[in-house]
Amino acid sequence: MNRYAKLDVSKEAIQVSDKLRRQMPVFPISVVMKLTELSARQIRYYETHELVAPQRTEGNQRLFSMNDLDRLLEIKMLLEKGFTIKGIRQIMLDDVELSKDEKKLREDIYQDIFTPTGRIPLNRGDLSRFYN
DNA sequence: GTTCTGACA
DNA sequence: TGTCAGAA
Repeated sequence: MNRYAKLDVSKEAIQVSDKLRRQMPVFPISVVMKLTELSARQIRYYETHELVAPQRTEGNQRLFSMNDLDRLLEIKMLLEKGFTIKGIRQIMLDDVELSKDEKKLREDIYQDIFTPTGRIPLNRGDLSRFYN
């Protein structure tokens, strides 16, 4: 019996709605700027380079989802670690079709890259195409 | 008032 | 990447 039993909804149902909610276009660029500490210029630049694809209102204004927000935060971190715009795009593009093993490997690499010391991993050579 | 695109003394 | 112009 899960904690949502009284609401007569399964965990699965909750997860589905979570997934949908994260895709919901709700944040205007001003909010995203505050939450990510990125300038409007940077955010638009990343969109131009296909790193994010926010929805648009009828008036052509950008509306970002929670997923877009996470993406921008991810982009910001990778950029600070020395990754290239092109490299980041590549990473996020094939991230959709990675096998479980590949995803596991990527997690390990990330683990390595984002250590407290910020040390560049020994296998950086394998990631050369993602750097400057 | 906020955001968009294009351009660069 | 900042910033300004002109339009929506």
